[in-house]
Amino acid sequence: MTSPATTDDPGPAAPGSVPPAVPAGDSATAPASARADIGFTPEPTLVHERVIDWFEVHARDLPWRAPECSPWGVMVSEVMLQQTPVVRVLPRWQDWMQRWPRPIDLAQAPTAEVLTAWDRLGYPRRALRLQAAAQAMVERHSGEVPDTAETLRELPGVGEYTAAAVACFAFNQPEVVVDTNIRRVHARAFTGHALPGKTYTSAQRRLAADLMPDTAPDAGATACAWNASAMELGALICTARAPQCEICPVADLCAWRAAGSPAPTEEQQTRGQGWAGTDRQVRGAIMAVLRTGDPVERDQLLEALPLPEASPEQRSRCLDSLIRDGLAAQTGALVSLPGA
DNA sequence: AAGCCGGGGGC
DNA sequence: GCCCCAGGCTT
Repeated sequence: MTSPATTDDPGPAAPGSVPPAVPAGDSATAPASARADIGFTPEPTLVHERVIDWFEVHARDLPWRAPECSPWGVMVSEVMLQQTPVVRVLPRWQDWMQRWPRPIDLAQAPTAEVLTAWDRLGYPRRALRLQAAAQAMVERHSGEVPDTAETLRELPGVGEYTAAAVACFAFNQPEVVVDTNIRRVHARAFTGHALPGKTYTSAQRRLAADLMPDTAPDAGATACAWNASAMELGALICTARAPQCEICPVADLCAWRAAGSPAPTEEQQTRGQGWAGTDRQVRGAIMAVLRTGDPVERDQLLEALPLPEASPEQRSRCLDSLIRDGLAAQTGALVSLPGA
């Protein structure tokens, strides 16, 4: 099919009509641009075309991208994919959709089963919020996934990204979807930076909005194609660690490449959170025990954690915080998943 | 704006 | 061992 990205462009995107890519090291005149503070930025329309065409050939065959996938399936995938890589989500998503194919099915499930099915995807509060969202959909939306970003945003666990992604990918709404992959693609291709930095700034939000293809005839489909394509490019080619510029469809248009692929600045480093010794590690260890099944005595549970470094105070504090979060429950001395 | 919240795989 | 991953929520 023809790319709708250029249907509003009267002039054909002939090579000569577009500012030529600047080969690294070429000090020739680079077109000035209001879009970034560097000497060269690519023509967005050309990037749209290239990246969308690349996507149509190289996109991964993910089940939540199938035409027959329900909005609920899309929403489940988006929540599971919050900070969890695709390869780990795939099997959990399959099980989940088989077991709870509609929002109402999850809404009525015992919370203990929901947390067990979440398995080790991490951040189990997401599972709790997804069930709460399902219950809200039953109560407020006749058991249907809302079809606008604004309404989706009101659901538990649905932030700016997820609301836009579900509205776009499930309902073809022309929302501006910005995830970590897209931020990085924008930073490199258009801003000329190695990495986008830790915080999502208003300038980045503005850039993302400016970059959306404006196509009157089929705005939803084109916006969705661009969002999905840019995301996939960031996931497969324009990766954080070792980008594969050799096979990138917009390597010759990339502002970062044109600038000589400078290394990330101090400001752009992301600095990890640390893991060993944290409450997150201890909470995770407790949840791993509780997921295995039967209620256990509190003292026995806390002593048996495979974390020699964790103090009794930390173990106790973490269990209490899990109970407070609704991820665990205690009756007398017995601790279990909630509702188990 | 910064900190917290899991867990595993890649390098 | 460090870094990253289709973020969200609280302070």
